Amino acid sequence: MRIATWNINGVKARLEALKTWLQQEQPDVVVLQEIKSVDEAFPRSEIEDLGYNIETHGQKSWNGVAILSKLPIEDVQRGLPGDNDDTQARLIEGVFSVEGGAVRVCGIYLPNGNPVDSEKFTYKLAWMDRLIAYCEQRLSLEEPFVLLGDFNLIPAPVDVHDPEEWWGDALYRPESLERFRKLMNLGFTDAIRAVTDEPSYTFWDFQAGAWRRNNGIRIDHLLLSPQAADRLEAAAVHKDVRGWDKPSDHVPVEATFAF
DNA sequence: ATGTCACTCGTTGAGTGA
Repeated sequence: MRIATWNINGVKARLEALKTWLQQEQPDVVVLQEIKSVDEAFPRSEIEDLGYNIETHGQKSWNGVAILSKLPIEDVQRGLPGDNDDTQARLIEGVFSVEGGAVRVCGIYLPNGNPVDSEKFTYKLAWMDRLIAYCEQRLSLEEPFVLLGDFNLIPAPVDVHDPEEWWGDALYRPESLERFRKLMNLGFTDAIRAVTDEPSYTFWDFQAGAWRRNNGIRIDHLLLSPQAADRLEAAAVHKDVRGWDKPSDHVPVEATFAF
């Protein structure tokens, strides 16, 4: 089974690239972030025509997440529990029946958090605290579980072209990293880091010639429960997609499993 | 040194968020 994440940065603006990539790669499950669409406006039929089931959790203008899958999507969960006042659409989860059991797939769009002297940063940290609590429960199920998406978090110096320039940003500073480490220490395996030590950027800003200069960062991740990590066969960043026409500023990241 | 995009409101650009 091939499971992928892609921050699409506007599903309607990127529909051609999305369709091309789905047809070319034929992933089994894809989670999207920043669909920037309400559920009613999601281009369902064009993606269904490619053989995918769709579940969305959208909102107007910003954020919004979705699951595309060739398999039926069961047990859909929308939104991160723990704060009834949080109206931002940033989490969608589904369960897929596979040979010998099931795999649970949770797609997230973790808050950016900039600027750090604003309530956006406190929201990011609180969201990460809630995510840790959520994952503690999920991991206690001791089943294949994949937490993937745009984490808006740079895990290590190798994951950023210029660590000194980025240090202090909401994506790369102590309060954010402390929570990411706490999340990882629940027992997750970083799929890309399980297969390579090389820089593996997943995002290049639209500005300042970032793509041309390869000024990237690695912020899109697939984190695997022990039961998922045991079945990991491969993982890859689809870097070439950043060079397509009308690209997103993020590229797809995928992992292949023996289930 | 500089450099971009999508979306909304509501209209021919400005404001916002990333």
